[in-house]
Amino acid sequence: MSQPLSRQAEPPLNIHALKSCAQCSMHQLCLPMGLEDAEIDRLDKIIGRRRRLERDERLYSVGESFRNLYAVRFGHFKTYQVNAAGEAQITGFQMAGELLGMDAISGTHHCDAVALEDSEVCEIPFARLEDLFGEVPTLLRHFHRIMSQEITREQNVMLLLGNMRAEQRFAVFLVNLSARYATRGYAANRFQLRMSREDIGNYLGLTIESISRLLSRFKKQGWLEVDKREVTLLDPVKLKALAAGTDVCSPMA
Amino acid sequence: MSQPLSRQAEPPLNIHALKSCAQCSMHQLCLPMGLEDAEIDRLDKIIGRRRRLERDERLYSVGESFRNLYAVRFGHFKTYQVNAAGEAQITGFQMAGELLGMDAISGTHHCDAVALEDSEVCEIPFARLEDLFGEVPTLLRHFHRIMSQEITREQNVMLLLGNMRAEQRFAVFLVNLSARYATRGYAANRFQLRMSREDIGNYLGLTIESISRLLSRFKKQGWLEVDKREVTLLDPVKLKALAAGTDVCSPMA
DNA sequence: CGATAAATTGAAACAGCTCAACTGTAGTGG
DNA sequence: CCACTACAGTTGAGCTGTTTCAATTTATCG
Repeated sequence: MSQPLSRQAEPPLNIHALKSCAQCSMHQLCLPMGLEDAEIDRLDKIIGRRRRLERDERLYSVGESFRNLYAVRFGHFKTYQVNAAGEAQITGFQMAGELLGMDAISGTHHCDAVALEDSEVCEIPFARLEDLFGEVPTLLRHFHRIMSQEITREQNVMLLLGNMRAEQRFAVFLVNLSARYATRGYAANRFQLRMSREDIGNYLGLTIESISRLLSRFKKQGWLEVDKREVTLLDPVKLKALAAGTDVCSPMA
Repeated sequence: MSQPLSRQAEPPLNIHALKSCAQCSMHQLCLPMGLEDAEIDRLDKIIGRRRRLERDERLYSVGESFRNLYAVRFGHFKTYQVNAAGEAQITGFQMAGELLGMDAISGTHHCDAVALEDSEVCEIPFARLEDLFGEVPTLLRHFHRIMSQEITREQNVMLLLGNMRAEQRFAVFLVNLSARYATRGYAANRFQLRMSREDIGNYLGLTIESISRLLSRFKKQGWLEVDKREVTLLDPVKLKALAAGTDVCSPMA
């Protein structure tokens, strides 16, 4: 409700400027995946404005009534829940091609979503998407698959938080980011961490100090390089083994 | 008083004989929620057999291809994920009126579901449900709400596992069970734990010993009574405060 | 350039785990 | 019905991975 309305009127003017899903580099990953050209056009017609957000700007907050889903066009987001005592838990980091807001279909938003850097999303009015479901069954089926995958993703995080040690959690985190960047055509073994150490720690159920120590230790073991927020995975095989738990977890020392 | 006896006494005795959603005591909570009588009938027609499972019997396993959703008619289930190293993480406990299998819509099952006691489910062939979605928009809308709520539920577990202490986790667990039984018309403050201490510990990211100690300590504080698996909440207000985190968490001592 | 925030590192504390012994409970067969 | 076994749960003692607290160092930004 209380969103700054000043900036959003101007149309995007730079290289990111695209008008349709068909032209978007993410359409193989995003909602239009697997649709015929004609169907993509129909989807295109219902998509609202492309909304720009700057770093730390909020896309939606807890309690806001649900109206739109959002597809990340570029940039990164974090979503987090806040409990009664005011403590937050980051529930996910979202990047280009990923969908935000599925937890809100029940009526109101149950978490906050914040841009980690200057980002852009496609606003997808859910009521119109529902109309389209009736006409484009492929779209509905794919939407269900996406929601189902989100449930599975969260179950994997529960597995991580419920019974992995710090070292394994962090390895899972790195390997997961690596795979997602690879899917998007970026280098698998060299990427920028878009989130702070604090955000990583919060997401993994660890303190910022633990993340810092983990990073130092992994570096000392020769498994990776770190320069500020740029990470280079030097031994991805080892990291994958750690993540899978097939390799033993050594103490924090 | 043996456990099987007290279990049979709780649900209405004729429940096993029901043939339709309209007659099912769970239809206010389950998939048919909010449907017109005529629409419930249509849903009824696509529902497959009612499948009985005995204790420890598996409803589905990881890797099985997806065909049906399942609605719990009576009894209880647990779902769990297994990682590469063979360790399990219980991702939820399901009771009457709740839906199982939504994580599998993406194609194959990503977790195992096992009956905690003799139970019965309604088999819902998803392909036929999809057909019905096109004809009964209310059903589709409600299905989306259910999936969305599942996502939110899991985010709440992430919050629990990510930044709550043992005492608070356990309080959340008890208060949550209490609320769900209350919704189903059972006593809010007196119920059977259908799962072992080990299952509780696994779900909450704690050891069985911790659960045992927590139970003893809560008992000593006068917050609850325990007799084997029967729990009586003596101070639900205090427990809710602990769960919400508005009350301080005392050490395990 | 200085101020402020983010990240690193060390030392000490502690929550929950591991290991181990024990108790109760349910199930089985004589 | 009891003896025996197996398993679930409880309790204690010591250990340890991670947090907490504190002090620096390093980046970021006006």
